[in-house]
Amino acid sequence: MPQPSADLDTVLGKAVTILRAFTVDDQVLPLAELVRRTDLPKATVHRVAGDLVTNRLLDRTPLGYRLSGGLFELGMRASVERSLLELAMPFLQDLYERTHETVHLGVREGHDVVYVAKIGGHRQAKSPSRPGGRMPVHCTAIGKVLLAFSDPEVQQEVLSSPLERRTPHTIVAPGLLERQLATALENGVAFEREESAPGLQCVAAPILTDGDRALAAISITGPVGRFRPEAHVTQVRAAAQGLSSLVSRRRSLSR
Amino acid sequence: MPQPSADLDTVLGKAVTILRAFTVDDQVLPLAELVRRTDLPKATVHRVAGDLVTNRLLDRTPLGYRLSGGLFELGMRASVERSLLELAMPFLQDLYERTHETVHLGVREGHDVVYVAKIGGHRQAKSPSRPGGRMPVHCTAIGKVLLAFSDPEVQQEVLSSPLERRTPHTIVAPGLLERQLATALENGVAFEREESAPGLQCVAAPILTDGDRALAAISITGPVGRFRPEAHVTQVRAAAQGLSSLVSRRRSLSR
DNA sequence: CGCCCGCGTCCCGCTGACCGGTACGGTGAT
DNA sequence: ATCACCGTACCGGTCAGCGGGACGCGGGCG
Repeated sequence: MPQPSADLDTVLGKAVTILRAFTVDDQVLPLAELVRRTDLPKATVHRVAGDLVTNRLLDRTPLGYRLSGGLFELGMRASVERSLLELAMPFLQDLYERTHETVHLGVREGHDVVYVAKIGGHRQAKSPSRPGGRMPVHCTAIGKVLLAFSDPEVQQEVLSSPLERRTPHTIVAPGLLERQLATALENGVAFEREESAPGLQCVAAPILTDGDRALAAISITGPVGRFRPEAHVTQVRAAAQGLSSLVSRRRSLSR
Repeated sequence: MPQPSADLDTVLGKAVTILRAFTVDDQVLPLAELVRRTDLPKATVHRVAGDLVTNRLLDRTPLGYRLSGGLFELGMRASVERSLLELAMPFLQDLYERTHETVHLGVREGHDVVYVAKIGGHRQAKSPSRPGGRMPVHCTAIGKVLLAFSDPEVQQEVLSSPLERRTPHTIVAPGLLERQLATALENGVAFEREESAPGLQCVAAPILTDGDRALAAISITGPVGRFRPEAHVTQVRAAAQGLSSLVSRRRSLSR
């Protein structure tokens, strides 16, 4: 539904459709559930899933199928996010150690942000984000800052499509969002105040390429009580800038 | 070559063969290189790779193909390693903060350990390990401790197959290895002294399931000069035990 | 300059891998 | 007992996938 759902007339299409039927918080799905989600014929799902198992992309358990470790391994080899992750880790680390709040690294993929890393301590603010998970761009600090530093066309595209409401504070007015993007572009940081989940606030700063486009973004997240986003602007910005220059030295980019 | 290389008479088999042709340090591979590695007919690789691109598992760049972000996303949803990662992060975090040395989380996959996470600061000991990468079990602390807490049969299997030499210190004598495994089983920790890469030492402790089998392992790595593995035994062990009990409370296991 | 080699792309007719409707056995709720 | 829903297995028709081969391009070499 997000993407023009893959071509179902090809084996490969069916295969990835099955794989993508799993969401972040599914552990194991029985055959019947896969049939329901993909609406492919049962026999077909059975066969393809079997093939996926022999190819070590799925695991078979008594309760159903599960995305396998082989898939994890493969995914970790995706060059862009892997090298980004490796380069970023020390910076995220620093940030966490200074603030002891949850730190995120995310990239934009369509109208969503995909979290590449999330680090936090034992008593971290429990946020709905998960590594590998998605959130709409318009309701997160990372998303907004990524959008602010994106091509005007994608920015326009998001602004002109309906903005889903996640909490009472979610920004659903395109005009307001547009103004926030403008100030984010100006200041090099974006904020979020309980727009994606109640009780949470964030600051985010962009990792920039040579051309002033965002490749990724870093954020710090904390609970409304003790946490004041403004207090950490300098730190996120510094980390993001440090990482930016490191990344642009290691050319291997594009995306 | 590690696994009985996938079935090449099926589309899916060819597809994963192509995907697995990428190693951790490949960024982008041109068509010709893929042909060489997979030895599939050129036309076939061309077509299948094209399909993989439309299914967002590969990216097309002017210089060749690249594992795409979609694949990363998928991999992060693999339940076992993902939830392991989420639960483990705070512990790894702690460990890093206390020691400021590189910290690893790894699982066993066949005769290799696969690194699920690696966290370190700016001036971390540069080790050959990478998140999503592999290393032979017999030459790393994580590998040895994982093996020590595995079924006797897999242990025997590793011991009876040739042990690749990585450095002058790599243990290649099955007898010696077996003895080390025994003491590891006894002490709940394993060591490595320049066995995988010159200049590096490690301590590792296992994450155990109810049945005293290792699900994963944690390690601390440092350079020969300043770093004494023995000094951190208590810390790794404590972290591993904390994580163990957390994991076994959250039943979702098996693998 | 002409040559050649290696690259990516495209074409096209053959065939076996893929397809999915259908049927069967097991299991738990009603 | 009945039923609903599950996972599994079978099997013949056909079309997606196959891959040998040809083509155009660039760039290194003699």
